[in-house]
Amino acid sequence: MSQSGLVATADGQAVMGEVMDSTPASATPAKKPRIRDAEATKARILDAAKKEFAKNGLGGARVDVIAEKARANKRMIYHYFESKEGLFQTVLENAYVDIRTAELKLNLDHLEPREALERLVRFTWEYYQKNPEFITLVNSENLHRAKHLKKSEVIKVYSRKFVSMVTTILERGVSTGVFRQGIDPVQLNITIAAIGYYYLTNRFTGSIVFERDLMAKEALEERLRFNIDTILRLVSV
Amino acid sequence: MSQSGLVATADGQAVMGEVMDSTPASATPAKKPRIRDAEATKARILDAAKKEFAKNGLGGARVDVIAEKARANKRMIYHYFESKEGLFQTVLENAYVDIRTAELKLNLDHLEPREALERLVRFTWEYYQKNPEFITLVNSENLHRAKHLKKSEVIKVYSRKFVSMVTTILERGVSTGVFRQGIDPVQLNITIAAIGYYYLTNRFTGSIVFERDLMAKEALEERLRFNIDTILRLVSV
Amino acid sequence: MSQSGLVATADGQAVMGEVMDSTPASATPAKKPRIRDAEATKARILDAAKKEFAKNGLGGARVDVIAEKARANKRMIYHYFESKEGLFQTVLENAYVDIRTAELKLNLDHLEPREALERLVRFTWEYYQKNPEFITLVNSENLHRAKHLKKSEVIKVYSRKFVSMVTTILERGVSTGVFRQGIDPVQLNITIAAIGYYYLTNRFTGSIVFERDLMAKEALEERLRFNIDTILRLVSV
Amino acid sequence: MSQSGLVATADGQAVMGEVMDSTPASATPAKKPRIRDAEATKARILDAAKKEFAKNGLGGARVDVIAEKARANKRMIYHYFESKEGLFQTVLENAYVDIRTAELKLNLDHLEPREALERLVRFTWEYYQKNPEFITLVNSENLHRAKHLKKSEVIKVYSRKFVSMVTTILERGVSTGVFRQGIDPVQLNITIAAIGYYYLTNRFTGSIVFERDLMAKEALEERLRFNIDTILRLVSV
DNA sequence: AATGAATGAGTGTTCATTCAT
DNA sequence: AATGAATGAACACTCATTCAT
Repeated sequence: MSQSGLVATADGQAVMGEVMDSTPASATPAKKPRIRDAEATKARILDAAKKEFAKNGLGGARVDVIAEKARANKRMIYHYFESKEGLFQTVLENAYVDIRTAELKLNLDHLEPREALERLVRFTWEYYQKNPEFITLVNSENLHRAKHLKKSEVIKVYSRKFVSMVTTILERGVSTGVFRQGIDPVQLNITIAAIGYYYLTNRFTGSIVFERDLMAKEALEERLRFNIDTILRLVSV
Repeated sequence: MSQSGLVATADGQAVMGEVMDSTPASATPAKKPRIRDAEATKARILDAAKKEFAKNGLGGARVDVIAEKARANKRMIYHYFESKEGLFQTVLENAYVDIRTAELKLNLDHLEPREALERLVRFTWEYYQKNPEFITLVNSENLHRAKHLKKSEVIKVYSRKFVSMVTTILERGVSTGVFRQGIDPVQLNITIAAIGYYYLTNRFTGSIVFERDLMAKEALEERLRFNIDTILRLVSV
Repeated sequence: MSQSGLVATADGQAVMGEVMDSTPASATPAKKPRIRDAEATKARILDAAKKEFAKNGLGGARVDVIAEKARANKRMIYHYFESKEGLFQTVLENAYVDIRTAELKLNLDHLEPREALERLVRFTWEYYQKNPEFITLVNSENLHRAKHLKKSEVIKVYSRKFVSMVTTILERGVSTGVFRQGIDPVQLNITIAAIGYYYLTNRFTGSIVFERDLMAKEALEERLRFNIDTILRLVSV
Repeated sequence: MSQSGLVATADGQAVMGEVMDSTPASATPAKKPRIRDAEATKARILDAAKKEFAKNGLGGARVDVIAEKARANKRMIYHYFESKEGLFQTVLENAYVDIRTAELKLNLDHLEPREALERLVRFTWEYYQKNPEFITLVNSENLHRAKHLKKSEVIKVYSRKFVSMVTTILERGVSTGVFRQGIDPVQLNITIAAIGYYYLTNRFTGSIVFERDLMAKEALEERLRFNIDTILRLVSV
């Protein structure tokens, strides 16, 4: 059984390494890593925080650890983010913005409806694997009854666009006769996420319960095929 | 939007008592309070712990709070369960045994295959709602990479029976010609769980992202119908 | 370096049993391990306590551990000895009675004075090695400013006999012309104890400071010769 | 009988009182008390810890008490010393460095060999009296089998210098014909320490056993004379 | 005589946060 | 902008002791 967790993240960093503190030019890019660079410090803190929150949840994360990983002074965290929860909220917001942005970039509107859906299923699956923090952050946020997300305004704007994307695909599918009518795009969205998310978030207990390494390469490929099949059967006439 | 979380659990406790079969006379109220009844004390601790762990996760749970809720001395927790983690492990084990036991009691073998699957989807959905702790406990355990479940031997025995139950249904369906061939029972199992679990565990963030009260009565009913439909379309020829 | 501590007590128990004269039927081996035997239980508790106190000091000793080692209920300790300190006092008293009794049994009065002194030095040295608890108990008692020993009446009686024993030897030596006059028997007594006690109680730090295994067989033999020499030179004319 | 213990230490602190917290102008004087002076805080903690460890041993010492005496926050102890044991190790290391440094400052090489030895015996005796913590710390460390001292590197360096000091004295004495040959400097060192250390560490039980106030002024003076005599007789031709 | 359950006051340690520079 | 020192409230866990049987 893969000890490591999500595929291709041997130490949980490989994939996420793109956003690692040691790499100045990265997802949260610190352009000029000079000693006094507010943006760079902020970015390093956010990056370190994302990892720490993902690994241990909001409650289990340690401010000291975040500061150390970010090579920043603890005081800076409070300077820029007010509190641990403020920091968490920012990290969470960013995580949502990131995934929604990536989804919208998929440009599914130009594809044949079935192809578009398959792409979405595949993207979702792969995104979760490449960004394992996203899942843990969302779980943590739900443990806290979404109190941080509630405060966020940006999220809602992004979410609407995302839902309407799926709505459009469904409508196009119905009009071309490949999809059946009456499918709720929200339910579909939830199901697309669910069949990937659940498998991955519960990979540890799942591997025990089913006595099978759920994170083995072939297992992951098989699951993706199964999920695509599930969704296509669900929407087909 | 329902503030409370899972339906029908006003304080998150009302429903749960029903599954604490170890305590004969319901969850918290112990008839002869606190006087020298090892089993009762143990049961009260387990019950209180389940709630506290479910609410706050392993890391966020407070031993003092558990002791207080159980009307027991903190020392007793260590007397009976060695450590906070030992207590968590027992709670988790019990939770798994409970759900697996309930599933096996469904007696799906006597039903028509399609009917059997529908029952299973419905049962899973309803079980998660009535036992919201189960979901949170499992999430917490996965955050800790299943280190507690790994130690449990009972779990595996129960799990095998559970998988073979679905296998049998599928086989019967194939032989009567209502199900298609080649469906992996493990994948099916995961999917049945996923489409319910994900919806419920992410009900807080989901309600925000989709700007819809996912826990409203009609929403829940609609989701169940959608899920049954999803599974039946998945297995049908 | 000998990990175990004092020589010849592999588990710190082998030898000690022999000198636990307070327990009629020896230390650990309870000949008739019947269920209800007050004396046997008491003896087992005292024996276990001696070891635990010796190992960890009064403060560091754990009542639970003593009860467990003695295969007795914790409540019995309080039944027979009132409190942890009461137990310690009894253990300490016994330890003193034991060594004083053994010393008086040496029958040094019949020996040539120089021979008698050598015997005493040798006995003291060997007793400390065979009964390492004695040293630790005394250290612990001194940390507590002898508050327990103060309460003991027996001790003083034994002590007087012991001092007078050395006084007699010295007097006989003076009268036969082998010892010089004016030697304070108390000072001599203290010195005889000191040169053995210090070496053994500080064997761990000593082995580091002097970069030498103080507990090696030859080292112990050499020290004994050195000590005998020291005392004889001290008293000789 | 002096209740107090070591001479001139009415409450066990008088001599050590020079470094006590209640005395603002003292050995570790916190000129600007408590405001942002890392070195001063560290020093106050070390000082308070030395007293508390000396009084109660490692196990009996209370971190809260140390913090309070040091007028420092408990958290600071962990900030600077990692743990209670880390603090103990530092205290112990300092204690050894202190005595070894003082010994080397004696400049015994310029004295006549007999005079040099007498000075060393006297110094050792007086040092133990003025620094009663040293004895208790060493006792405590031996109870723990020197696990903390083992980790220390500095100690060994200091120790070697110390041993070679005595070696030199002995050699000089032999060459001038006042000392006999073949005396092991390590054994001599141990004996010099033993005859003072034992007397003082066991002053409480000793005063009871010998029914004599071992800490009375004249008793201490007499003991010193006795010890000098013991050592000189030991080494003389 | 003997036991296992139960307890309250600690025990070392950790945490998010603020202060002084 | 940035930092290391400092804090108080908790935290998991432990202990000697007593209660009920």
